[in-house]
Amino acid sequence: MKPTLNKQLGDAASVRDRILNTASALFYQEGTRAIGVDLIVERSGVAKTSLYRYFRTKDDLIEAFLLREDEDFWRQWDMVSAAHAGRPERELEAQLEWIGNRIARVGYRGCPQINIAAEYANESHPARKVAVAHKAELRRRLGVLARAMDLPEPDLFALQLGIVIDGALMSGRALHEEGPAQFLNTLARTLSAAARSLRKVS
Amino acid sequence: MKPTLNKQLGDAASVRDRILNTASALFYQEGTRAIGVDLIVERSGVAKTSLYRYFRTKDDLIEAFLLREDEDFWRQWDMVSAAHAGRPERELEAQLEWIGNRIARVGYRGCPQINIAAEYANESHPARKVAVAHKAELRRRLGVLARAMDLPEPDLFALQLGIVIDGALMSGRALHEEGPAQFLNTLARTLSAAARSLRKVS
DNA sequence: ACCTCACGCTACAGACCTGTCTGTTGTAAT
DNA sequence: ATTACAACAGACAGGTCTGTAGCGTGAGGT
Repeated sequence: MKPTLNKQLGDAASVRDRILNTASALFYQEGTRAIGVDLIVERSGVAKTSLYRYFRTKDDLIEAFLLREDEDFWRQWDMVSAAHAGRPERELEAQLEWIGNRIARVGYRGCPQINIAAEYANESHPARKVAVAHKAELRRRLGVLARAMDLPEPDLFALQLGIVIDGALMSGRALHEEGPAQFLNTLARTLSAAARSLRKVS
Repeated sequence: MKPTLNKQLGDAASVRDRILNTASALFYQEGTRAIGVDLIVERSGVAKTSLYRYFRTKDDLIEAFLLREDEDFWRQWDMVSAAHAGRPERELEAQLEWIGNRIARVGYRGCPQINIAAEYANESHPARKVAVAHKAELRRRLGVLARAMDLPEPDLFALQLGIVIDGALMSGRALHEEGPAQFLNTLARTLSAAARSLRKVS
């Protein structure tokens, strides 16, 4: 009973996962408006009815894609955070390092949150809400780090660094051919040094 | 003969301009994939045949939109540049000031070059080429300024500041609700100060 | 007075889109 | 064996998209 139940759930999950995995790859590479549900169905080898069983609409599927990207991002962040507990300066460097590496990966096509948000102007679109929440969470976590580093004006620092990260995420390999990955850390160090010198003055 | 010819050309230009103006506003506000040619035709009060007389395809119209945005941007830049000839530090501040003000404008919805480029993953899409060229030109001009300021590693500075500007352009009012307009100058000063201190060390 | 031509209007072709519906198959539980 | 259900298969509805074709009109140029 247990194994069969697991099998059932496993099958169901694997169908859902197959759809979400296929859709995620296609959405990320080509954009959501460029990919029709028929292609997702064909590529993932499922029936259309299955897609609409697990995702009420295409927008729901897009939202699920961004939500999973969001979770993956923070899972990675949390891992790095745990590895440098109590040493915020080192943690910030490590966070920027893996973000930079991610930008340098082959097939990198920009931050999915930013890209998809650019596709939907309407504020009320669920995908856009996910993206906005994601960036707010980034600012929040940068603020936590800044406070741990005892920087003056931590929120300002978080906003600034957040913008720099966004610029790097978006420009990487896409618009500026030379990836900005290696400069993220330099930039962050410059910013925090400037913040510290500000404190010395005040 | 001359006046009538001008009139003819004037009329023709006004029809073309009406199409391009209407399309530009709609494309910028909603994105190009969200706007159909029928809506552009309706809103600009022209015939569909006229649209396809002046623009071979919809992609051509999108390209024309981005090209005009590009020209407007550099026209503004050149004006500011001329107003501060021979004083690159002042010029950089002034350039960042109007860019920041542009971000803070009501109805600002991000950099059109970036937004449209995000809609088209294909490198060969004409609109994407315009966007890439636009960002390369930004880097080039920042490099010219950096050289005039006698900064060490001017190309690195240009790349860094370019990324920062991109981040600010994209994040402004869109993803980070508090506009980064007022921080652009601070960031630029921090970066150039850091570059100068680098030179002192070396 | 005639001609040219830009322009508007409308219908249409053909493709694609999302989402629904019907019916079948395989498999597990009872 | 029967019941239940997830999944597959595929047709289809109803709409939107880009781009084309046919026809009328009206204002300049000659």
